[in-house]
Amino acid sequence: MMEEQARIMQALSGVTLAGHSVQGGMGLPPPHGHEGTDGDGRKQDIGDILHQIMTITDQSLDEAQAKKHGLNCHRMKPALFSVLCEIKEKTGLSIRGAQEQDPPDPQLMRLDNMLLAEGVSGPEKGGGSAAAAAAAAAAGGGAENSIEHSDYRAKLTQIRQIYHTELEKYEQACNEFTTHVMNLLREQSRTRPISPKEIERMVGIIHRKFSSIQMQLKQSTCEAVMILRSRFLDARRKRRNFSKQATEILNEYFYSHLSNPYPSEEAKEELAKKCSITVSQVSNWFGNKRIRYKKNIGKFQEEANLYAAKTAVTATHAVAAAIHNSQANSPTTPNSGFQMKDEEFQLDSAESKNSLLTNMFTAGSSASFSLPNSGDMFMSMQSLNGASYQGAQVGANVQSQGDTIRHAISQTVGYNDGLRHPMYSPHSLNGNGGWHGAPTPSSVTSPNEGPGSVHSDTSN
DNA sequence: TCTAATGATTGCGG
DNA sequence: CCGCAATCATTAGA
Repeated sequence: MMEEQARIMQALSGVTLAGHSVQGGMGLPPPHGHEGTDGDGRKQDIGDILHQIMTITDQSLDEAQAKKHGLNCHRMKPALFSVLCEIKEKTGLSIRGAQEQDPPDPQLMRLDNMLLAEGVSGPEKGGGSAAAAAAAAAAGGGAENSIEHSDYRAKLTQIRQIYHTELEKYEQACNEFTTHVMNLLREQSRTRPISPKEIERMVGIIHRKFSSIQMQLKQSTCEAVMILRSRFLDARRKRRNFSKQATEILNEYFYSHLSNPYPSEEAKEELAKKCSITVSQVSNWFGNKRIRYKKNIGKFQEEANLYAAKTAVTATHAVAAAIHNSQANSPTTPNSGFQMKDEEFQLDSAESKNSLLTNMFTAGSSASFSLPNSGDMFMSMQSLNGASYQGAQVGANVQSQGDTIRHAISQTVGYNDGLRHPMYSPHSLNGNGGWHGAPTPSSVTSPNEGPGSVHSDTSN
């Protein structure tokens, strides 16, 4: 911003010079005097006067005042004035009318629009939020107030302040200078003919000069904002892992909606709120999760078990009775997660349920649910099938049978066989490597969810 | 320091 | 605009 200052001074000094040294500059006709003057004495007189006029500003103020007064009272003054008028008449034609109303400069308009959009030149205080909102929108929207975000806002405010103070300075300088020049011209109009139109034109020139300076200011402000913006966007790339709690919540949702892990907009919002992340971060997370899960289901088995168990725990605690009812009430219920849970829990006696669950919860290394080799099994099956799971996919089924573990391996090709463990097997993945378009709403209120679901996405 | 995990971005297709 | 797939870039754990 110091450069601006320098630029201004430069420009100012240029104009100032022109203003002070009347000859030549500012589009005023140079007083090349001796035309139509015959008498030698007169010629001499006029020459003197001209000389005095031209050197008037070289002298001190008092002197100049005195001289001016002298000139004004000079006997030849009216004659000189008329001569000047005549000259002006002849040369003044070259002064085109000040019609050149500045046509809206597209460049300037662009800058203005940009500054307005960035909230720099908008309404004073509230303006910042416009840019903040824009930035937030770029970052995914929502009321996310990350550190970077507030930092961004602070910097933007700083830029805005500088911009406004500079702009104000320029305007003030412009006004001051305009009045100064106008006074000068008015003063001089006593000794030489100056039409109001000329003054107007003068003012126009000055204003144009200043507006070009302003444009430079706007340009550099825009640059600053752009740099800030890009830095801000870059900073977003510097990721930070989500909190453990957040990943937990997301995983819970994912595995309990494994049949259709596509949270609705509302669900995303809810999850975002719960995890204190943005909606687009939720979307990112689910995008990454889906693809990574699909790519290597085996790798996620443990996690799936864990979260399945978790969901089961909460569900069980909430509606222990309902579980039994559900089985009784719906004998035709197909391979729903809940039924599976029922089976699981029923296999274990009521009293051992708790210990089983806690074991599942803590490490998954309990005898009855450890699935010690399920992952491996899965892996090997996967490798048998090739790296890609496309086309044919393998689901590992591990079910308790009495107090032993029964391992059932099912190969699912685009459909469910009902034998897999519904909690964590990819029963909804189709042969194309995508989730079947399960009826979206049902997934939200899927049987997995259960009446006692931890997820409130159904309630909202 | 190497590697796996992971959040973010990009390019493409619908 | 959304999701997928590939990829980038950083983080965290060994």
